[in-house]
Amino acid sequence: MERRNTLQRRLVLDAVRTLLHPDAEEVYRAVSAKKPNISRATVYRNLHLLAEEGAIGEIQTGEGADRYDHEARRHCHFRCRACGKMYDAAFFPQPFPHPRYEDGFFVESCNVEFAGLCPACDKKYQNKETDHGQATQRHKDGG
Amino acid sequence: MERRNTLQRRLVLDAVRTLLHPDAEEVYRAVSAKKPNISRATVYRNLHLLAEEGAIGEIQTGEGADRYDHEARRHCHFRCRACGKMYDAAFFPQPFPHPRYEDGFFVESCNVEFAGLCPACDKKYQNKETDHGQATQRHKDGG
DNA sequence: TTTATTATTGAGAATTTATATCAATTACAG
DNA sequence: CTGTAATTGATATAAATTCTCAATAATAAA
Repeated sequence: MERRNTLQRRLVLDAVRTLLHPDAEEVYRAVSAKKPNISRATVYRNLHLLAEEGAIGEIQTGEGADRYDHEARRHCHFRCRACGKMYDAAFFPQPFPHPRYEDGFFVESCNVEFAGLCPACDKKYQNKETDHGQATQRHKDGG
Repeated sequence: MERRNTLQRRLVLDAVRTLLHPDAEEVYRAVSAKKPNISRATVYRNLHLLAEEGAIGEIQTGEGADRYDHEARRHCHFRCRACGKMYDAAFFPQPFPHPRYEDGFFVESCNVEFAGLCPACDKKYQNKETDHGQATQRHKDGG
């Protein structure tokens, strides 16, 4: 199963490197602009392949679609529930390196996702309401 | 919108307390045994309601369906990729209490999910292969 | 540079998980 | 009992992803 260097694969990789924590759909749109008839299945397939070989990172999100990261090394993320954007959570370190045994569990990966309001959205809410109001907007507009 | 004490709600709560980190489908099956014509929508609705009022915990998983926890207090989890079971990750503490500000981010929640092989599955693999072999089985058989 | 091999693709069907709709039902206050 | 509105069941719908498979194309081999 030797890997082949296809245009589609290169375009997907480019998109992940260009966009900020995009999901598959955003990658699809970006790649479609350069190769109009690419299939969604091809985008999904290549995202998985690239993640598998360590070229990109795969971020499992608690809500909505998985996202992809130009940085393959594991790190923690923050998802804003208002604008939907995903940020690197620099304020918290990755728990510990893996693979590694902990209490008999063979830990192969660790996913840490914080959620709440990003600084920009938090500021907006502070102006409008006393407490942190409820707003659930999917990330269709966010980057 | 005062809450009413329905049989369906009680059965859903019972199921979450009886089963170990079940997903909605497992709750549905358990409740169906006692009330055959319950709707899946009712199960989903009540799981959300119960989680919202803090009676149970909701666990966002990186793979597959969300799971529910008789323990409402936030804690970290471990998902075995071989048998699909979900365990409490006692070896790692919940990052920090929330809500709380970190670097300007208003952190409302934190989800930590470890994944790998549970002690039982790890032992199986050690017998069969030198390294930790690849096996991806969905949790249809696991509890 | 042709040919053979097989990884990869595109299109769309299918699956999984979850939510929305809405008339019928039912818990509970009065 | 009766009225009200929370809740339900059935089903449609949605979102995200995977599967299927014949056609295509990247690479090795001749």
